[in-house]
Amino acid sequence: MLILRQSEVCDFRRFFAFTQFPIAFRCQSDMRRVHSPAQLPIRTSLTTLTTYQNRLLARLGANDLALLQPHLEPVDLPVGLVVIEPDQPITHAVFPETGLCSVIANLQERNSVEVGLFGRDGFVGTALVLGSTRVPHQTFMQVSGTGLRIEAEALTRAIEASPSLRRLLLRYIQTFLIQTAQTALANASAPAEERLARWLAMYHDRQDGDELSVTHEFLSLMLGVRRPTITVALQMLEGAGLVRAQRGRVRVLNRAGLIAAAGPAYGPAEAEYDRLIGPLHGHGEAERTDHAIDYSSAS
Amino acid sequence: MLILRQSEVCDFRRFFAFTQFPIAFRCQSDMRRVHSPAQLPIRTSLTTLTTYQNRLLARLGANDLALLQPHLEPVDLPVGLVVIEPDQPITHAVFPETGLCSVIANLQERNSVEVGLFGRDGFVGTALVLGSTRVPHQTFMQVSGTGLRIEAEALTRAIEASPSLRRLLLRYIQTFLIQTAQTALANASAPAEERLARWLAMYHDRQDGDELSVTHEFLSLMLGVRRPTITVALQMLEGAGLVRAQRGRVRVLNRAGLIAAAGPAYGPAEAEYDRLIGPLHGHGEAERTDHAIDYSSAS
DNA sequence: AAATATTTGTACGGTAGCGTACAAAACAAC
DNA sequence: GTTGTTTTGTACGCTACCGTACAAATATTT
Repeated sequence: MLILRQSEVCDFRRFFAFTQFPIAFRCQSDMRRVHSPAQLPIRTSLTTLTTYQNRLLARLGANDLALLQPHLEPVDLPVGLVVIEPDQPITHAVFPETGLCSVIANLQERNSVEVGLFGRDGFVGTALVLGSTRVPHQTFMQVSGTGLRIEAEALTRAIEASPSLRRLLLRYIQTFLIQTAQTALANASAPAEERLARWLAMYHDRQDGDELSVTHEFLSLMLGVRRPTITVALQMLEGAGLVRAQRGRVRVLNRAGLIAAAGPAYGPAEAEYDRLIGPLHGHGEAERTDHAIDYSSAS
Repeated sequence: MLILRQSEVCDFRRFFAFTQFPIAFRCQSDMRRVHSPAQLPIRTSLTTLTTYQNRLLARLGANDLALLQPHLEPVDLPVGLVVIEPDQPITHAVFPETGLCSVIANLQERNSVEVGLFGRDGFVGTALVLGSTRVPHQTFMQVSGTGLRIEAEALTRAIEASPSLRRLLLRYIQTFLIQTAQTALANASAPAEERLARWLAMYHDRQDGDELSVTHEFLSLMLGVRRPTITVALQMLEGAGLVRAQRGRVRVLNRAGLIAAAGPAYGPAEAEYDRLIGPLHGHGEAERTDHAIDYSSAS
């Protein structure tokens, strides 16, 4: 099992170097860390509906589940794992159960910026559904967790076979596209404080509890700003009573206020997720897709 | 036929007000302006392959063409036409033959920013393919042109019926997603001059000739910067011999230099388009998709 | 040609965020 | 505990861009 020193976990300057070595996936047998048995998927017979924490898998009806389940393998997703290397063939899609994923653009120079963020609400490998097998961006684990992976070919076969599964994944891609567009908007016109508030709210949506584990250094990398800019912006949010910042940790005190502070860039993507997939924040249960055969696209 | 006064065409502050009135589409019979007979699609029997200027339609094989062609109606796309109103039901998809389209985020306040740009390389209504019928963003004609529209339902039926058509449109969406991500990146870290160069290069890709019709005012709206910032940035590019700026017009003199000035945010999306669809810039002919049944996704 | 409308160039003070640097605080390892 | 590492707070001068304003240049309309 990989033991990370404090520096290796937290210093994301070194981290980007650290993640260079060519791991696509470390298998569960290799290094699964069982945080709690309840967090691991329980394999059951195909007639029983397994409940996944991943929102997309949770929405699958019996038929789609039967299609996917034989190919799903539980995997551990340690922090810093590069799930997709830029411009490299995508061998697997991954549905996170816990943890957080970031999509990063422009790794060559120092100006890396996050263009997308997801966790149990989405999946890694949208390009596979869109008919490509690589992307110019990097996807890595920002918060460690667990998930289920499926081979690229098995996934593409499944989406060809099941229109309802395909439509579910495409609807997710629609929300992700909107999220990216809202990020472009925020990056263009929102001041650092608003962008920080937006990021914290998005993180909060995808995580249980109010305690977010992030350093200023990390936030500065995600938002593409200077580290002291984060320090100051965070102090503003703390002064307004929206969050409580401690070393390596941000506690959300006033979620509604945080969302208000995030400005208009927060909201549209999240509303679209609620509409097209189900509740993003919290533990609301969404109905499953193909109990009744669902040929109508959500509108 | 609608005659626009100079002010109505060019002043995009007024323009945004001007486009408020609820036109979804002005029909061709109503106001088609035939710029040149060659630009209009020629209706032929289904056994003959019509050649479209729209890159996606041009790639359709005989079967897919037969599926779509009965539903395609030529439409005129005057400058300023709001093709998709934010959060309103999308009734038609449109495949532009000429002209340029912009996707704009955040209209409520003054901070509108362009998050996507396309012309004959793409189509309006990606949300339809992704299983939604509205988007929180506005799509409008930035440069007038002509195109072909199809009813939303006819399109969704066609993509359910033809995997090769569906995969073609999804591959385009993949390139558009990357374009949006690159825009997010550019907005975060690139200075105004780089972003301007990128925008001009993207415009140039989608237009015949080197003469681009834009005002500083318009560019400032698209890039989300102040108008004098554009003036200065354009002077820099002109000083470097990359473009020649005249009132309401920018002539590209050195395309390679312009792309170099655009920095790393230009390139990935365009390379992906070339790889997944066909040549973006220039008049290269791409092979048609479903001549042979194409079940393999491009990789 | 004259009048009007539009577009572009330039200027000014103000500010948000930059790159850099360094010290203080919080934590981990020994 | 003590030591070393990591994270955070703060400072400094600097630059890009902001909001605003106005004059010059170039179209369009009459």
